[in-house]
Amino acid sequence: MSKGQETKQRLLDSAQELMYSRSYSDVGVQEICKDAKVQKGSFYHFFSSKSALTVEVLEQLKMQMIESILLPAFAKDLTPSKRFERFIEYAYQYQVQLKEEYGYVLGCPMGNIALEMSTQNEEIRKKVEALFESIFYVFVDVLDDAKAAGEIDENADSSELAQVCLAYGEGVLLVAKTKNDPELVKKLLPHVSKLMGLKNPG
Amino acid sequence: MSKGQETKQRLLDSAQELMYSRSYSDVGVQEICKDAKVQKGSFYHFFSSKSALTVEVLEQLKMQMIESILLPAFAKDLTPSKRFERFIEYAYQYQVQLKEEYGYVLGCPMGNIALEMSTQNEEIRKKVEALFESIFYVFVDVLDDAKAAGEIDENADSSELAQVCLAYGEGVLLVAKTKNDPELVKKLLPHVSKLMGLKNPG
DNA sequence: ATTTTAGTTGACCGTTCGGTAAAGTCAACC
DNA sequence: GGTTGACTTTACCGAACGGTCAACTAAAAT
Repeated sequence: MSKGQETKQRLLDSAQELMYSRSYSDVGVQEICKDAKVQKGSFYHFFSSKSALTVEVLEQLKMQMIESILLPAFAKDLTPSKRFERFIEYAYQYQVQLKEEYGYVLGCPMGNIALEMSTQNEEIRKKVEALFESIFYVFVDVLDDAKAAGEIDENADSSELAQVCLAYGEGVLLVAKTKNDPELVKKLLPHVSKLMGLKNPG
Repeated sequence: MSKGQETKQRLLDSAQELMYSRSYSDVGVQEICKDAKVQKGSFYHFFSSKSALTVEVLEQLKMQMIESILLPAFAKDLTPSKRFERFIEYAYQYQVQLKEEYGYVLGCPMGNIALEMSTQNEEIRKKVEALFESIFYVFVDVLDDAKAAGEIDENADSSELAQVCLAYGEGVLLVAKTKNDPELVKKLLPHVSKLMGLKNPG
């Protein structure tokens, strides 16, 4: 990676961590630069604005989430319903770790930005919408597998159920963040099996 | 209402609308004062800080939500499951109206503040947590009614199901806000019947 | 009639905000 | 060796931020 790319990457990483642990508005360009050990002028060499940076942070977030959580959790080595269970376990462990590290359950980085920025910045809203779409496809895929495996009704609407599951997951993370209690993730997320219509809940 | 109380009320109303339609951080004390036609000095006569104002806004929000949505929707003139249907209809109509008025689905005012402020202001987080608790009790009550009416399993854990329903509602509103589409409320919220374990879904 | 109190006004504080601009550094390429 | 272009540095901009303060008005309480 060239020197310039390293600098840009530090800015992206600092911004991602700071914004996730606090919020978009509470973290300024100045602080991001200080954390990344980059001068402000350099910031604007790489990004045209704070919101342009945020869009790139969101893209990076998507890639990380897919590679480090979604792909491993939904790998096809288990039955579809067991994959969901594994996903729930990952999500739970992650929030536990965040609470240990920051003192707070941070919830979903996409959901956080979505609620804060959707009415204020159309570009960011669209980007989060696109990220949700990526997760949506993963869910549709595993739901189709569940149908094929006879775990759920074969006439179920995978697309609608995927939206329902996504919404439920976001809601659970929102409540867990509000109560600052990662145990809620473990307690509430398994109810997703009822939303899917799982025939033999574990 | 005394003159002072009227001034304070205007500040609360302006703050509530501005913060709901945008965000806590994006709305400054200055703008709230301008909208309420109150001088800045007066603001700090009534509120010790922006966050103290916000806590009072949240309290007002709770009272309005209970009186104008929860009590009418969950009035005992209908069967428990029909009350849920009525609640969904209210929630849907409200988001439609917001989109017409502001151009944006604004989602849940409590959820919005929760995700933005939970890691930054403990007083506000606690207040939102308390508001969720109020809604939670309403849900527990109707779920108990549903048990008594034989609409759901009498051995169900009303308390846990109430949390689950609350989380799902918040999640649906989050997704609807992100996609800026009120129709998602109508489409997704009815799936809550599966979370409740409703025996004869409408 | 006088004092107290609630409420109002508008100037002011230091700090930070997102963003700009110009000068300077350095390595790659011709 | 000179030029180019990527990258960095530093100073700076006007505006807004949350919050403070002292002077003022008006009405109620004594």
